[in-house]
Amino acid sequence: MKHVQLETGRGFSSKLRNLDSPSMDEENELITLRRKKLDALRAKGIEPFGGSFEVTGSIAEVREKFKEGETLRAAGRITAHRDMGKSHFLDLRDATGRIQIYIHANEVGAELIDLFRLLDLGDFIGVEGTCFVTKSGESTLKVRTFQLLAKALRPLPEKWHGLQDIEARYRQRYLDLITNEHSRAVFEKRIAIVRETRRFFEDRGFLEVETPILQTIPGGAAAEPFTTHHKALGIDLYLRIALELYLKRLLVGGLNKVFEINRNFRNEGISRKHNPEFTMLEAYWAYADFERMANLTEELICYLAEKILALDAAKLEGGAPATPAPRVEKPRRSSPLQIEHRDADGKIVRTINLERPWRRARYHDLVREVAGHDWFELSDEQRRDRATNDFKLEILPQLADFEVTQHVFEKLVEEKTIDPLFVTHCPKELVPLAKQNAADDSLVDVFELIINGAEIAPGYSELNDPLVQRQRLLEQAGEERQKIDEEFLLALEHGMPPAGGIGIGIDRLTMLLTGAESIRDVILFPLLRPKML
RNA sequence: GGGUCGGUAGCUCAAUCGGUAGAGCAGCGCCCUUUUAAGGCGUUGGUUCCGGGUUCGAGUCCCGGCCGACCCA
Repeated sequence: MKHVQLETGRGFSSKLRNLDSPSMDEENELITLRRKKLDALRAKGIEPFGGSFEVTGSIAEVREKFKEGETLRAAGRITAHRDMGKSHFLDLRDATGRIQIYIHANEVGAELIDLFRLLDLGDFIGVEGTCFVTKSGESTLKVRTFQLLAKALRPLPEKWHGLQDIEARYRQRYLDLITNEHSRAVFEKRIAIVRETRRFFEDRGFLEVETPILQTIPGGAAAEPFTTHHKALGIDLYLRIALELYLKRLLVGGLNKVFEINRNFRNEGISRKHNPEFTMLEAYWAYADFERMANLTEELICYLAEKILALDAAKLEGGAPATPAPRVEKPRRSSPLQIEHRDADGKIVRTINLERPWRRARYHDLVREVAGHDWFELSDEQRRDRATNDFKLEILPQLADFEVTQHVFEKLVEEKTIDPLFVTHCPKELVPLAKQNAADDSLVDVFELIINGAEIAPGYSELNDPLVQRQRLLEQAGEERQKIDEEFLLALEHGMPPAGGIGIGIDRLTMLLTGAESIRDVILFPLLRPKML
């Protein structure tokens, strides 16, 4: 390698322009310059991609242990550089926070200052320094020694606005996480939701299980599957569309309380509310029914909301945020269980009150409330007229009668419901795979939980009559008999205990609890069309 | 799949009626020993998403395509 002699300036960088670096012709000059610094580091015998470095703890932990005069060790990415001539202030950051470090030319050796001049924003360094507080009151580490841990060859997005481009934030989520505090907070909440959901079920004696993603017959929902192929067996396989049929086999097998949190795949369009792979929670509880599952769901979501609100409260008390966040007035919650959704300016656009108990109402009663108490006494034609003329709904002629009512329900009940509402005793046509009500066989024993205008979780008294189940699957499959999961029916014929079941989409629950407007904002790497960078 | 909007420097954004593509940050050079969106002076950097077309002249107008956002199905 060509030896590079550097004539160093005072700043972060040096007079490197005249150094030639072949093979970089097409690159941006910012990148070219960093490559030259990389070469210069190697020429000095410094490995730019470092090694192990012992730290006192994460940056948040270092801040906690901060005590004037103490020596602490921290590592992170350099995200800001304030150059005062002989003295330099840097921001060192990791996912837990930010700490200021101070380097003075007279107080570290000439060798380290030379190395320092080859650093850039975005580089990882490890520092050992003494705690002191600046004039303006900021806790700072005065660097005694530091090591380059990894050189960044590309610049970070702008420090103040962060990465704004929506597409780039999805494609290069790492940049989003580095620069956007809000985004990082959403994913911290998602992680907490998954962790606390596990804890919730485990505390109640549920077993977490893992069932097949690769399936020969994808069942448990009506959805288009992804297909794949197993070479050695020479068969096509499908990625699962639901967890249900395998979890029920476990009920047959005597695992009376089971749950799974894992990925489902549906080969459908992509939208604000749909990603082709999404995370589903399903839980089954032997000898319970849909009403006890409703209680459980209510407890779960309130428990999760408390954890999420506690995270927010901790952030507000935890001092300066790592990056400037949108201006948010300190929440004045009259009750601990209100979820506030905000717009981009931080203004509250809606408040969801999760205080228990949540309202429960029968489907037919809810429809009567909005559509008239005589709704179910009307003729099919009269219902269509009222929906079209009085409610200004678009009723397509091919809709069946129950679908007209369902349309009225969706538009006038579901979309207008903000606080939690359990809709119970739905007509069986809407939920063909649930257990019929003992008193009225036109109804099924299910609930549908609605929050913020959308279905959050269905809950069932699970159908455990193998003959009825077979009949329903036959009706659902129509001509395509090969879609019937005979092995599932075989299992049911061995006897499945009566059980309650729930399914909750974790992505949508996260949207609800974080106020995210798009499912892509709660999935680290949402599916996008490939694009050459 | 249809409609609307968008894609300009590494990032955040401007660009009047179609008339020499600009600013801030980052970078680079200089000044500054407690700064914190540090500051001051100077300065580099562009396939205006891609391909056609209209025009003396296109970031801007027209057509096609790519990618994204939102709405609808």
